[in-house]
Amino acid sequence: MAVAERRRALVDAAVRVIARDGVSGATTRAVVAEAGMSLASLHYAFPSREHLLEAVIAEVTEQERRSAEAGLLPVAAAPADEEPPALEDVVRDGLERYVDLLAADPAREQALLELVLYALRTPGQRAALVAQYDVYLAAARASLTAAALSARSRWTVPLDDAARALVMVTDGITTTWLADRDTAAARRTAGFAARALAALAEPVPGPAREPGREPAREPAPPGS
Amino acid sequence: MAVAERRRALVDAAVRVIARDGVSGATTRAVVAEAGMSLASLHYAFPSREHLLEAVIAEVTEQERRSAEAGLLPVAAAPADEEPPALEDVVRDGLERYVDLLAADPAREQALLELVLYALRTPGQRAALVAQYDVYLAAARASLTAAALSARSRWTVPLDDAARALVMVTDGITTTWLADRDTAAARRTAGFAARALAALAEPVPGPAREPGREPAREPAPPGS
DNA sequence: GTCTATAAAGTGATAGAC
DNA sequence: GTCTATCACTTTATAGAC
Repeated sequence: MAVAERRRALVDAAVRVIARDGVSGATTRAVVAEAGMSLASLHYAFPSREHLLEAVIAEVTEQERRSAEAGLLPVAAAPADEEPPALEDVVRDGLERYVDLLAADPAREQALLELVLYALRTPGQRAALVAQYDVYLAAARASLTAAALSARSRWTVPLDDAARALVMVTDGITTTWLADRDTAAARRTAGFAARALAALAEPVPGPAREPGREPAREPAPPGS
Repeated sequence: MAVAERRRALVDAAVRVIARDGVSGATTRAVVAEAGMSLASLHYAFPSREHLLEAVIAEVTEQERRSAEAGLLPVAAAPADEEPPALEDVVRDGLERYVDLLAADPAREQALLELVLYALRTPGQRAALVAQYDVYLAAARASLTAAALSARSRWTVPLDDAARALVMVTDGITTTWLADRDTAAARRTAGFAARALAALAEPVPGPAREPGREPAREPAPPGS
């Protein structure tokens, strides 16, 4: 068995164990048992448990990046030639999709959170943590850009600020739902957040067929 | 030394150790070393490490309750006889105070988060977790009620929904700041959240001295 | 490369002297 | 009540046979 393949199998097993038993439950023995190999094989593929966890963080980060990319493609494909959807609806759809994903696999989201806290406490994992967070921010920027394009709007605040607000919202929705498991309430919260985010954009005056129906909008103050 | 006093000393020591080294670092030996007593004394005061952590969660929950209560008293004392402050400003002040608190003692907030995740994974701690979350919600309700009173406004959505949104916002601000440590960005995010929360309320038509200056406001749709 | 066996240290909990 | 000493077990990591 090639080392790379063994590394991948161990990382996958570690992800499953962490989702089931948490980071502290992901002992070397638990991981090799999940992967169906011997303890020594782990230390042949990785010098230490910490190196394995570093690879785990890198792997889930990459998975998040891919799933965010896949998630926003349908949004980008949406714009029709005629009436664009309201930005608030586009954002709410996206956030509600995230709530569904969270409710469908809460163990995974909790595992991601635990990995963040573990990385915060482990000096050697600082780089992996920064990379993970950068992926979140990049995904948020891409999602917001795609949503605005689809709704023919543009953001009236710096894109980075809006992206940070979106990350804040998803983080908050996650921890709150993990605590109370109230999916209906989480969807209401998502709707509130969508309204708030949509208020940070304005419609783009495009080639409107009925210009008179364009709603009057005061421009955002330049300082905001 | 009375048992109750020893329990308190152990809980305080455990809080310090968790803030410094995380929940997994709060071994029985680390806690008694911090408290300056012997290992057997811990098991005399608590039947197990798990019981100690249950007491820790109860204690920090109570501390949070008290600090939330103290934090909103100045807000409640604010209403003057004349022009009320804008609700958005009141909410933003409160959130920025929270950001300052977070930046001043990040270890504590991270410890609270870790305790939540630990309680989520430990079946016997479910009750403590629910209590902790209820305290957050109650504090959010109280803060929002006080803020609305101070700004002579009333919430146009159910108070529970607004409170949940506030908890979501503080949770999201916390995790995001813990990851990037960008206090200035967190304050901008707090400002955005304050605007969004304030949009969930409307001014109360009170005994206005200059009714003509009352800004026109369309009532919120009853369904929202 | 892959295993068994084991080292070395840490863990929660307890027995028993005082 | 409070301690030292220790049990029984788990942890990461490695040595060495094959």
